[in-house]
Amino acid sequence: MSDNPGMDDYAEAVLDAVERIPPGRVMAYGDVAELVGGGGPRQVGRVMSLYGGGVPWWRVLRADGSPPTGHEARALARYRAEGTPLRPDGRRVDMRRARFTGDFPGDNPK
DNA sequence: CTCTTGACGCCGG
DNA sequence: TCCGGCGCCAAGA
Repeated sequence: MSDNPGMDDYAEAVLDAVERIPPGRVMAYGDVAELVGGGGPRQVGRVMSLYGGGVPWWRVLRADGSPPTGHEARALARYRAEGTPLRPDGRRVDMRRARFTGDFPGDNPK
């Protein structure tokens, strides 16, 4: 179904995790890497660049809140549309509030 | 097998 | 806050 030719288990795990990120929330590449328990931030980034087209890719970004390189404008448009908390500058996501650990939908951004 | 590249992360300066 | 450098890990040339 949602798997394309050439996609391995690792890629599927990453895409699955990304699909679970609720609207208005985000996860850093490193967060996804730890959640799937393999590779690292760069590997997650590779998967997103290759197969991210079928998932809410804008909800995965850098640890400092910066949108994916080369997709800043597209991502910001999404954040504004789904009410993702942005920093005063409006160029980065407020990770303190928007970061989703994947623990449970009952998130609690202290 | 070696070198370069990449939708990254973190620590200085 | 912005920039540069180093570390990390897998894929491609």
